[in-house]
Amino acid sequence: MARAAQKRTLETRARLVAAANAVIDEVGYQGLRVEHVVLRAGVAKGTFFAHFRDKDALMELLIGSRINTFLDQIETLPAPQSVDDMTDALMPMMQFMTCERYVFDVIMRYSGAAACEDIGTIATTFGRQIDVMISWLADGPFRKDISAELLAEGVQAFSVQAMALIFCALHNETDLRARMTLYLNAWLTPASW
Amino acid sequence: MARAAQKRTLETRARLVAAANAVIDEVGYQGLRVEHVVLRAGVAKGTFFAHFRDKDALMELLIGSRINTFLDQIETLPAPQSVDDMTDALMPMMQFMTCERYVFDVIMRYSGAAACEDIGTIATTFGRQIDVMISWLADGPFRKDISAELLAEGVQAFSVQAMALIFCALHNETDLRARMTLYLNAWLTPASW
DNA sequence: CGCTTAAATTGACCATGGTCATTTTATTGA
DNA sequence: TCAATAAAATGACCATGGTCAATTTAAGCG
Repeated sequence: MARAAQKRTLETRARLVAAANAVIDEVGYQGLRVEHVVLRAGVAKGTFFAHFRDKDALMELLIGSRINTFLDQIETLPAPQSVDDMTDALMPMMQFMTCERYVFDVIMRYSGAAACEDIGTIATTFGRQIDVMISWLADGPFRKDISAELLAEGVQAFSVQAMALIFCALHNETDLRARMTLYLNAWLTPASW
Repeated sequence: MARAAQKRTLETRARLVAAANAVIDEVGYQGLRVEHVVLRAGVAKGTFFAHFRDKDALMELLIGSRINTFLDQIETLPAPQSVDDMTDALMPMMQFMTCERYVFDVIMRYSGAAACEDIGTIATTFGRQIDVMISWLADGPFRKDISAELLAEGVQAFSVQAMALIFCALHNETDLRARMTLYLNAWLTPASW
């Protein structure tokens, strides 16, 4: 049996990804059309779907790898010793995640594993976020009555809530940081009551 | 200028909604096709879009009104005096919200105001949820170091997180209640630390 | 080399949501 | 009762994501 010719495949895929990035630079994630990508990459439409299950799969890859870049950066930081520091550390990533309504929707849709079989790129980044935060929370000046893992899940829940509120009619982007610190103070350093 | 003939409009709209509900009973929310709805309602496709901006607008209406029914029920309940009671009160609504992956996605997408101009049905239900919970939290055995409003926002954030995890590869539906109580205990009754 | 075969590619085609110029219906005023 | 006219409905048409049988390309092998 003839074995796979992988080189051509890899090249085509790289060309598709490069074309997609170029298109996004011009018209944003929301404005991307599969037709424009394949035109730019010089391949037929069918080829696109031989490489990506659907348009969302490409989006997941592109958005997920951007998030991974932010997480690489975040991982180099020392463990934050205050809620403000933690918010500072997370803000760039959260800003990207909310750069477009469409981007945030894709992230939400794939933040759990989209398909049960394979954990997608974005779902993986959510796992990485939890891991980073667990390491932060283990030895910071934060509540210790519950596990670092649960604490981290809470931080994620609140960051999602804060991001979602950006797209509400009544709120705007400048509120993001303020809302994050409000939430995290209440979650990570509850006063006795 | 001739005034509006409203009767026919209302009838047509009612027929579309009835047809949509019938279709959903057969194939679920996910399986609904605009073509099937208009065929069943006996109107042209264009008529559908004269009554609803797009397919999502119909979905928002149908899903939103189901949620409102659950909230009507919830509002008749006495204020829960424990995290378990609160979870019990919220469970039926949360179960509906996660009855289909597609339904949950629609709810998430419209939980903030989808369009900035008009607050949609689903966004309104999220506001109602907050209001109900504020009334519960004002005089329950829960932490009092932060405002009832902030507390309510947190409950919402955690319920979204708990629901989202249902669709993760690693979790299943039976975990929903357990995760809710875990989250809410940590949020509403933090131990001193 | 040329043959065989599996992988990769192609593009015509389909499914479905959404648009809009045209036609139908009903209301209003004389 | 009948124009005038605004609201409602129509359906041909479009945009775009996605499919698949047929074709091309490139290994592997004697």
